[in-house]
Amino acid sequence: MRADARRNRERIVGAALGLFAERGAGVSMEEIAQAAGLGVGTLYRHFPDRHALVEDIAEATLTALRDHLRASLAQPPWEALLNLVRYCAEQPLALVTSLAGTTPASPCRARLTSEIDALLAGLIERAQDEDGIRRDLSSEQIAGLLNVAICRPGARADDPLTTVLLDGLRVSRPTA
Amino acid sequence: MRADARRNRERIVGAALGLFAERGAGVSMEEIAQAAGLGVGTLYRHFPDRHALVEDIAEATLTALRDHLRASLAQPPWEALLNLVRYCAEQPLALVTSLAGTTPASPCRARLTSEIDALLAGLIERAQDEDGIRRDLSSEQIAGLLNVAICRPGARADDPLTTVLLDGLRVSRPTA
DNA sequence: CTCAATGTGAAGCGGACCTTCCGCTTCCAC
DNA sequence: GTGGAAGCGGAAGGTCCGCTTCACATTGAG
Repeated sequence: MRADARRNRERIVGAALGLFAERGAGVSMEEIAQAAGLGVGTLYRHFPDRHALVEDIAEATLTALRDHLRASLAQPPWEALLNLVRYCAEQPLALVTSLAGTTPASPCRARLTSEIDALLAGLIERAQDEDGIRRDLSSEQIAGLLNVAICRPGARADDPLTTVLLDGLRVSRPTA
Repeated sequence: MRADARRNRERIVGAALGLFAERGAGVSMEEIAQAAGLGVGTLYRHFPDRHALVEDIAEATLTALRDHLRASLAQPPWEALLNLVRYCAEQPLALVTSLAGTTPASPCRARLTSEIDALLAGLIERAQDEDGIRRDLSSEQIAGLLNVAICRPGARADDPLTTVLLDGLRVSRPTA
């Protein structure tokens, strides 16, 4: 593969990642190409169609997330959760949920997703047992709300919503 | 105005309200007509175009919200906030933010919005002074996150996100 | 009974987006 | 330096989808 081609492929992936994170799944191929400083034609030389681009990015992102989760199991669960939130806010990750409904999930993506779900559920339950996370919600519910909070376009680890949500997970006596 | 015409107009508004609340601003005119049990043509007899329909609904919704807010000023501020959240979850209200960016705001809508913003800011500040709402966030920030939490399509007053968020607003010692 | 008001939904229209295609440019092995 | 394969660009084509119109059928009120 020629050096410039490799460079351009990386630019495309980077631009797509950034735009998806910032503006959700509605970004057009033309916008991605433009953000990468390339023509649309180039984009299609590297990825046969939109679906291929999305799938490629989603798999890479999910794989990284799974590995991050696995690695963070060594920490105390609450630390691991905080870490996860920060990680998700830094990595342009919003796309993964935005994209969930956009294209049919490949087997690989489905497998990654269920692995991540399982790891996260385990982590949350440990946090409930060991770190005082509220127990009036199931791990699925908590995972779901973290998902909403984190995977907004433009979410940040220190924005008010995330902050308040994390604090709300640790209250000892929830409002009736 | 003929009786059936009035009835159909109400059906249209009701259907549009419900669909917007449930699925956001992307609902098509045809879906609205179908949900109202009418043809698209009828819809266009009552509203010259999509914008008119949206505007009409938005103004009615915002007016009701403003009046509700005004009325709730008599209560203790925390009660009023809880009340507001419940009100927003019951009323199909999600559309108002979904729609915010969709069509240029009419002067009337702009006025209503700023009235509501002012009322809400006042309420939040009172809750901070009198009811122990966390003071490390500005009233704009809190209003913003309430907005995100409440105006999701399908939001409910007792769903996990709303619950956790409200509890998170009352923590005495936020995480560093 | 009359007719104006109202309802209908298929068809027209427009715009946005994905994708293709082919002439031009760039890289790199020799 | 040079030939040619690989890569690039972006206008043009095709498709899809939602908004809007309109000619005709239906209905309600006097």
